[in-house]
Amino acid sequence: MFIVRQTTKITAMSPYDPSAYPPFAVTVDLVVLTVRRHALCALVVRRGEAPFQGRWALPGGFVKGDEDLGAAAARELAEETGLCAHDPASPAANGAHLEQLATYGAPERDPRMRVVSVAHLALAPDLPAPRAGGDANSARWAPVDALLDHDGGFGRDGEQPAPLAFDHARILGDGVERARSKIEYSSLATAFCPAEFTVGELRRVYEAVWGVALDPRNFHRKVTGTPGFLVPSGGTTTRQGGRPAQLFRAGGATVLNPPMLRPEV
Amino acid sequence: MFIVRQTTKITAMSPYDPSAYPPFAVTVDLVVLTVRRHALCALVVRRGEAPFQGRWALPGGFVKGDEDLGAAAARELAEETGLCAHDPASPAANGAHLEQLATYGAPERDPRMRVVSVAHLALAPDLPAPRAGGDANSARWAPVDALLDHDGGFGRDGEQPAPLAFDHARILGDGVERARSKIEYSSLATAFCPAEFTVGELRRVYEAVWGVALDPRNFHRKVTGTPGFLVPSGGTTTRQGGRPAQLFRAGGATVLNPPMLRPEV
DNA sequence: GCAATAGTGTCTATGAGACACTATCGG
DNA sequence: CCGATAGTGTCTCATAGACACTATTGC
Repeated sequence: MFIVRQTTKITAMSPYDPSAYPPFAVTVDLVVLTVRRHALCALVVRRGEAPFQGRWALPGGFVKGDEDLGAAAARELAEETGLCAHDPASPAANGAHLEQLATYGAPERDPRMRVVSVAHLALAPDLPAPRAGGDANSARWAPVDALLDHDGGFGRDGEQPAPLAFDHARILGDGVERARSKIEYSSLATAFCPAEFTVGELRRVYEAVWGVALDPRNFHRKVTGTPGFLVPSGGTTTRQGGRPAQLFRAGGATVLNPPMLRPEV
Repeated sequence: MFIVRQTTKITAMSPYDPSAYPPFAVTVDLVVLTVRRHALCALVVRRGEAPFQGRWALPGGFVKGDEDLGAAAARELAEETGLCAHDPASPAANGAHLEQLATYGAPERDPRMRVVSVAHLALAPDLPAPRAGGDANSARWAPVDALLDHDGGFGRDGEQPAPLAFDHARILGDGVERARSKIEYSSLATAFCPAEFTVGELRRVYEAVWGVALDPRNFHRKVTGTPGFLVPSGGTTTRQGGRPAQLFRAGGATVLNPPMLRPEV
């Protein structure tokens, strides 16, 4: 395998001749979000090599030569978390939502060479403990607020996290914003919940992702009134504190009508 | 310049070593939309070479070795249409909206080799006549309905267009769906209008993009009542038929609150 | 005059948010 | 008993949509 880095300008390149092209590496990076202890958390891995050695980064890796982008993202997700991604809403046991987020390809985003990264967004329930190829403490869930507010408000704590490697802070920010807006008009918030969940658990997901407090009574009336959002799970009770709550599963609807509106008006 | 196509599986590849990677070509493809004669139209170019020779395709080209993805898309847009893209809402004269759409990288999407295409969406006013490097009739505006409905309802017409090359029909479909949903909650519909426009012209944009009829009175009350959407242009009249209409410019708001809701409930 | 588009007023149904109230558990 | 959470009813306000009505042009 011989690859010589393209450094000089290509002058005789036909606009549609792919046999003469600047070489790129293509990777997938993952923004894996979950809700833990009432906070929105992202999966980060510690880098073992330069550049950014020792810093936290989003999990990711190279796309293989015969692999689709979504397949590469699903493979990385399985390698890092054991989660099995499912797009077309199959009620698999350990399934997480996975979708393409955006692509980042600034020329200097990786100081070693030209890397274009197709970022994906995954939403997962709390259950799985992170594992990175057997290395336990090189992967962890970190609250997104701490990861993104690295230049404010953490000086006194000593637990001030370093900024994420590469442009991963921007990617994470874009992923979080996508999740925040998408649970408004889609049923994606159920991807943060286990297969069966209560209305209160779903409400705590919305509160954690949006960072607001919601009225439990209005929330209950709203989600149970939106057709196709929730279906009663037959099973009826569980304990979270007070009166037993009804258990639900995600309904078939993917788009919510009417949408769940984020307060802030 | 020596590049050997990666064909065998990489076995000794460190997960973060970008000096050993499968080689990819990275391109940008453009979904350029405009509204002409009350129909949503897309810019397509005729392919002069195999594969898909003679078929229509979305404009696009290779990303250069030292070029950002958005810069490559803006360059291609300028080459094909003469439009100057502006993201941060600068009121430039010939400015069009440009944003990243999605990335397509199925292994066999280009039969010649592995190409990953970062599709972008551009919205432009009607004015410009298409030009493709001086070759006049190799680029044209085509109604998106005709481009996407190639397998239905056109058999009697004789003007049945062939399907778009590569996976461009899917890319175009995704771009159209993005435009349709985004003009609901953002002020992007003004990107289809010239610098000064009337409420009626803006309404015809919504009607063409959504393919529905809207009540002119309610539409007028709604858009003029949404803060920051439209600002009166001082200049007051123009002729479109009946009573003179007030001229407006796009206001500073990018997100509409309340949103313009698409009928269909 | 008529036809066309621009723009305003008004009514009604619906939904969001505030909040009183009841239900059912663990202590 | 109390405190917690679950779930329902009701009131008020804002807004979408339907549509009558007026305003101002060209013909």
